[in-house]
Amino acid sequence: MNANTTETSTTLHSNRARGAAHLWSKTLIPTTREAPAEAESPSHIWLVRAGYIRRVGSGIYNYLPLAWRSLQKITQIIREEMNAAGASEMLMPALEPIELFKDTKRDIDYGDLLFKSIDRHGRAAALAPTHEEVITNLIHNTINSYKQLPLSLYQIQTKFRDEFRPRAGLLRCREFIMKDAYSFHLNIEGDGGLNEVYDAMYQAYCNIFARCGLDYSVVEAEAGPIGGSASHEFMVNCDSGEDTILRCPESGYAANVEKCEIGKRSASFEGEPSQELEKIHTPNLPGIDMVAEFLKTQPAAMLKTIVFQTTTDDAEPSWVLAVVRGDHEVNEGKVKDALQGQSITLADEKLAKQAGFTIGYVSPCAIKALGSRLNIRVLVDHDAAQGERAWATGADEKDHHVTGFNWKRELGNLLNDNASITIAEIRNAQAGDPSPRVDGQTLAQSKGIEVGHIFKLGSKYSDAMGLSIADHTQQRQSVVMGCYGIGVSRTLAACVEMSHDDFGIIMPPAIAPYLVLITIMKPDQENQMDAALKLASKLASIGIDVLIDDRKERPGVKFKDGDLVGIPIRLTIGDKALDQNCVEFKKRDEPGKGDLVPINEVAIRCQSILT
RNA sequence: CGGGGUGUAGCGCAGCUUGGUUAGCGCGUCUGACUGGGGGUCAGAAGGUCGGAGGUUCGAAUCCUCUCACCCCGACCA
Repeated sequence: MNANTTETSTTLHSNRARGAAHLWSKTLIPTTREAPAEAESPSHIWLVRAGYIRRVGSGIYNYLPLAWRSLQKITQIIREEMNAAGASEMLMPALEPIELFKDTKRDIDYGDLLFKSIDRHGRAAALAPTHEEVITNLIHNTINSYKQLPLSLYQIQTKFRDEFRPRAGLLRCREFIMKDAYSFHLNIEGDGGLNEVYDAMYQAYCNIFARCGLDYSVVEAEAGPIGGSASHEFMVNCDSGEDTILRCPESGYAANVEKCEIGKRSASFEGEPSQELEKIHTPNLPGIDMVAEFLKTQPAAMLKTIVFQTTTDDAEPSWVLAVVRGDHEVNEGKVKDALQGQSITLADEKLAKQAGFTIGYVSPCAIKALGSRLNIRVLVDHDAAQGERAWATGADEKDHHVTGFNWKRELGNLLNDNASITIAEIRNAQAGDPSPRVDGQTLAQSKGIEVGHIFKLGSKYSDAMGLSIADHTQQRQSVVMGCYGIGVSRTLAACVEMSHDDFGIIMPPAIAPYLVLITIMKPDQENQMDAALKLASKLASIGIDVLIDDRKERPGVKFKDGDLVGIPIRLTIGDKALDQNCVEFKKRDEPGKGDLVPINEVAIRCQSILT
């Protein structure tokens, strides 16, 4: 009986038209000739102009029919791949009691990013920015044997983050659609361990972004508490992206600029002075570039000294001077690593000045002057630790710099004291730096937009929320977790950012709102309208989504709008083609007017585009 | 949050410095005609709390005070 029912419904289903065949005049596609003044980034401009989205408030958007259809296609691909990776879909609430965030202290850590609300009883709740707490709590209450692990769950849902500065349309919203998945394990290694599922998710993500038709990169991100490469970011490659990716062309190593390691570099404080140390008056010169220009040198010939302080609670802070070349940037995370994870922060300007640092004009010599009184460590980047060079740097005196700085002459014996002065990797990598993987190879730089991030969480949340479970030897163990996110609405924006031209969006077939746009030259002419409807229903019957532009507009308007919305295939129905039983077949990403294709061959040709 | 900027018709803007009747222009919209393969032409029309509140003034889009909203650049994130 059951089997029969299933069979019947399957049959019914396969007989039914599976694709959509919609009329432009009966849906909402408000294209515009001009973009609103507020839109600057390409994806924002085109999504608004093509009638995909409209702004409701800052960082809050309506997804109009075209956008929603695309988003549905993206989420469908995500669902298929997540299910294939063994994850089960569920749905958690967007509204969460604030207490849930107390255990993990994220009510504080997240700070103002958390949307908070008070209900009529005075109870505080938050609009969920993510769901680690809710799901950890759920697992805590529902899993009571190690035999139920591993377990992977996911949801696709609206998230809320009260961003300081929402921007670029769908790229950074305060309300956005996200797929978030969480996995729970007893072990890291081995069968059913975190690593196994992490690898499966990694593969699923590759499948997802490839199927969406996106040009993407997988990039190593900050290593988690477990160590190793415990986190990866998935970036859509595009020049307008905000994230900088560095990669070794030979080994394939790729990483976010903040996390990228730098290969071997030689460094030595040895070297005789080649010129006198000269103090120069340099007033009113904000920024190292202007100072360099004034001193008739380059930022690369200067030393930049950034003052950090340790964040110990009550005791007097100790100070860390991070010295890099003037054209390089100090990386706080790497400074922290160089100090064995000691917690530091950029020095408070007032405190630092009180302590004696001439902020803005600090040089490594500050340790000579202040070292007897204060607890100071100096970390010097390899490229700054070049003893044979004569450097320009601050003079530790307001409005003054020095030239001719020589490490050995200026710092002398202090250089031998490893507790005081250490050479360490403390700066951001940049293009041209040596590859950390292949000797002699250099890093190349590109830009991207982060659309996915997978992470080995370890037991951070389970420990904070008391989620542990007894293994087969009755030993209680912390549950190990992984989490895996995809910015769904951002993916749509990133796609447009990556794929557009001067006329509008160019949608990849897999996530286009419709695969085919039928443009009718004369919709009030019955034979043209008939041909369009007939063709549309045929295409729909084999699962192809079709939009029919039946508007009584001039051809130019329809062609322009067609290019704008970016549907991959345009079929133009006009008298000339119809006389030969043909339609004009044109792909959005190809120039020209397309070519004549017999109507009965159109379906096959459309299908071939999809695969 | 720090810095910069903008609010005038559905969209893009002018007008504000130096206050003066009925607030303009382009696009879009509506009506009609001619058109008809890349945002066509002509004629006509509709459409405005000038972001809001208060003040100065005989009189405010314009000057003053407060306020709200939005955007851009910086630090974080899917």
